[in-house]
Amino acid sequence: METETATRWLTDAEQCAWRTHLEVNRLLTYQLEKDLQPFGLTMNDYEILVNLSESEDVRMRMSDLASATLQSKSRLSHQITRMENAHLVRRENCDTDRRGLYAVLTDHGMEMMRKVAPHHVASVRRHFIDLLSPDALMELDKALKPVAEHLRGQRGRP
Amino acid sequence: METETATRWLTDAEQCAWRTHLEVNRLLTYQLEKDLQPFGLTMNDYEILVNLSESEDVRMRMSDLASATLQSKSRLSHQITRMENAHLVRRENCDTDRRGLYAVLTDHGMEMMRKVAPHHVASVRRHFIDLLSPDALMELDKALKPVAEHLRGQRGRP
DNA sequence: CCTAAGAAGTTGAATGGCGAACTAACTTGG
DNA sequence: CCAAGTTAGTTCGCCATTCAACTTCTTAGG
Repeated sequence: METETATRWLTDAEQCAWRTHLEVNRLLTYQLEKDLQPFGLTMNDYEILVNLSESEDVRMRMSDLASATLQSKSRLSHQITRMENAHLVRRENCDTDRRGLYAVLTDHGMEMMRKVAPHHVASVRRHFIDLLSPDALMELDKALKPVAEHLRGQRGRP
Repeated sequence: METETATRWLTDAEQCAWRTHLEVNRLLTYQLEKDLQPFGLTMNDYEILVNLSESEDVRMRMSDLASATLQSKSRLSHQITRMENAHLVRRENCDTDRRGLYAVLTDHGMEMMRKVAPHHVASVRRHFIDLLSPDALMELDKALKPVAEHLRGQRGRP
């Protein structure tokens, strides 16, 4: 009697799609990172800036920021320390919970954002968006949404 | 007179697709990594194992392996050292070029591969492949291929 | 109230990752 | 045949990430 089910290996088409997906991700990350480098920012930095600049009063609680960016508390703490040293953000106490802290976008951080965003957007267009037809892009989003959904459900702690 | 062109910001649809793509990548990487963890492997380790096991004589020159996995020579060197410590691969001198080295899959590495591959494939299916219709998968591959092409062309040294 | 459990963040040590400089070996043009 | 330039790979030093305490504060149960 069989105790284990036979492995369903990937078909050629599946294998091919999967490897393409992996490769695109890798190269795209690499390229975007590289395009930010002249400004002295990493993708992580940029993501923090985006999150803060889109928030009310350009501030977020550390915990919220951590879960928004899928980082551990510890990692975020170090990250914010680095960005604080670069004067992009500052920490500010929370009135309603004295354990809590806000990460707040500074004026310099805001200015950095304004300066960098156009370049970053151009980079995203050049290396990704503009290489797909609007239609393909919509299909891609539609196909990937359920995957995102599924994965969000899966994960324990980051 | 205008010296700078107006930024072409992303449309809502583009923004949405882009963020989905980013999110899927992040969560997917996280999840696959997590599913490999019980075996003491990272995705990087696994990728090396795959490359070696698919090669003639289960061996590859360090440089070839580096470019196959899109890593810098330095990074690969460290990576192989770690895997050597785990007895998954060993280094072997190259007869025809005394500067050169082969990374060679060990028996233990091969066995590890046999043990882990089914779980990894299952993980890829569960979190990605099986969540897309075969048709959507094909479309995705077709859409992403040119992006991969473009990015491969772009990059200087990894 | 007051204590115990839990949450918010930080810290520090250990590990991992990466670019730049380096060593050793091969190749080539004079 | 040898000096200059290339190529293969490693090492060094710095920064990022992780994990496990630790501190401070809040909250809920008795």
